Amino acid sequence: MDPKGRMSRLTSLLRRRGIVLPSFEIYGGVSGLVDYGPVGARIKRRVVNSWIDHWGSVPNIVEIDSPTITPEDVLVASGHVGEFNDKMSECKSCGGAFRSDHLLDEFHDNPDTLDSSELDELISKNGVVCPSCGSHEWAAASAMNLMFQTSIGAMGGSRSAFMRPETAQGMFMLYPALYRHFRQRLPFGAMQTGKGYRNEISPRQGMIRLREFNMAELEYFIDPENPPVTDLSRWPRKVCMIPDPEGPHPNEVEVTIEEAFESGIVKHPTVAWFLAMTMQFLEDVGIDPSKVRFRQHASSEMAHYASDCWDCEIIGEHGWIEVVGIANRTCHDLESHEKHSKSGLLRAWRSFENPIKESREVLKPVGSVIGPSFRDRAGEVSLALSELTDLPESTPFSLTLSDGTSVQIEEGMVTRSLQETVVSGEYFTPHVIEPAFGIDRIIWHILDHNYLEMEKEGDEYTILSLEPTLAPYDLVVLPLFDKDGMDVMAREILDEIGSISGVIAEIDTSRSIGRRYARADEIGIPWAVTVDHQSLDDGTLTIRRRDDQSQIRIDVGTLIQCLTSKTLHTLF
RNA sequence: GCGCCUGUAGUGAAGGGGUUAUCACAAGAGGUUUCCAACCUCUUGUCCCGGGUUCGAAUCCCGGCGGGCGCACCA
Repeated sequence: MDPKGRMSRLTSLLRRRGIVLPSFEIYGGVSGLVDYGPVGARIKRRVVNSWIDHWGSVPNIVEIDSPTITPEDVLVASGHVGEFNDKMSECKSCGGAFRSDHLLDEFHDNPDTLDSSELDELISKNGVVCPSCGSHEWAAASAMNLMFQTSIGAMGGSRSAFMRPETAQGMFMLYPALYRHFRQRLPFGAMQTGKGYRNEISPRQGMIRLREFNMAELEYFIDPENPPVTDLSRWPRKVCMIPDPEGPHPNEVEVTIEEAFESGIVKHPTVAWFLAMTMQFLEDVGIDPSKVRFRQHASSEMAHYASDCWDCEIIGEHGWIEVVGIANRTCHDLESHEKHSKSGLLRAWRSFENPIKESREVLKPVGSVIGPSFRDRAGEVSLALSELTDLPESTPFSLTLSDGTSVQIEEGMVTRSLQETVVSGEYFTPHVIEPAFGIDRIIWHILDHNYLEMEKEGDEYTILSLEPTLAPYDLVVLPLFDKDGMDVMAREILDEIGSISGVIAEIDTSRSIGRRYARADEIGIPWAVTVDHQSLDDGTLTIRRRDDQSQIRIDVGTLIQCLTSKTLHTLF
């Protein structure tokens, strides 16, 4: 078959079989929005479940679920309102559009802090030329808002809000509850799957750049002075890594994650652990590991919140595509939310190994004397006394208050004593390591890598070789003929299978048996169970394996047992 | 957003200012057949949307929407 048309054949299949289709098609469709049909939605649910199970197997990681509508304040604090409102300048001559701040990089230290009129002024003053046609006729800078804006409340006085551009803020909002849940002990993680929204300028490439998309994010809160270290030798596979070309390890390498960490390519032990866990997840859902690489962001490419970032990229019909971003967000979010919200709950407590004992001499105010003597300034005086570092040898002495004025402290106003304090720890803002998965992009690559075009007896033949745990149906029941009792028996078996928890089966009765196998193979059903004449006599069934069309014969009881214990594959 | 190309059943395509728009595959009903897209009969279903030109538009023109590629954008 023509390899060039592979992508369009795959896309046709996805539409035809109800896997992924354009949304709102009878109204002309909307670019950047897609539907998962009856088959695709099953696959998607199972991919998401696999993701939740993968990270949920780590004991200190929990799942949460937050609103997609997010008040403006939250996204101001997170930096999204600022970062997502880039100004664009359009060239009047050729129509090219460019980020206004990028045009001014040479002329201003911090061009992204400027407003529209300042940008326009600087652009014309410096005679900035259009990078594509060389003209310097610019239209006025205008904002492009990459977030969908809405408001909370139907009437006047409503609050400005946005559809969330990432799920991560939900985890930060819940930090106090998480900290309590985990009994004030780091590290811990919270994960969430759900929709995110970005009003892309030009969505392209099918399900790769969507305006509404499925994300799966995990925020792992750690003590930066005591980051968790994992035994990386559990992941012996070599992976392709492309470190920052401007960094100390500029060359692409094939190494294990453990080697990458030990050689300093990956600096942070927790980031290294997430790279390994991410790789394992992708393999588990049927991504071809030889088509995966990790690429480190150059500092210029980094998101506003990150200090280090590795993209996990997968190659497929669309080329190398970022499907996971693993970022060290440090304390950026929690600190910024603390500042904006004035909440005191966004910290963690770190006990010192050896509590710091301090004893120092202090002058304690005698309230009954200080009060009447200084009246409304008595509080100030007490404060100034507590802040004294060099205690005067004797009274009376002159004490400087915070407002700069001095008062005279007389004998009897203070008592000298030894104060003992024990500092057993300190509050700090946890750091956050975040893996952020683009579920739709991963599903695309699962479909891409498992879409097999082959030849069968001279004809073209297609198999979606999905991992059995991700298949839209676990098996299909096929009566060889839809009559003579085979139809009844097939439906009885389907009923029985339907009562097994977590197993989804369907029945297909129309047309020839070969055609029905082909239909099942095409949407990735791993097993076909055929009821034939012999089944009626002795209760045995044919089990056919999708990937090699091999068959065995077992009785109904064995089938039910194997489905219940998920051991059907062991019979082959 | 700009430029080039493009839009016909579920899918892939042909055609095209004039009677009822064509084909293959798919799908539904029935028949036949003892396990890999067989065959026979019947059936369902299509010109992206809006405006213009015209006696007549699915066809030509303009706009919108969608798709592909390039430019730009993409935490």
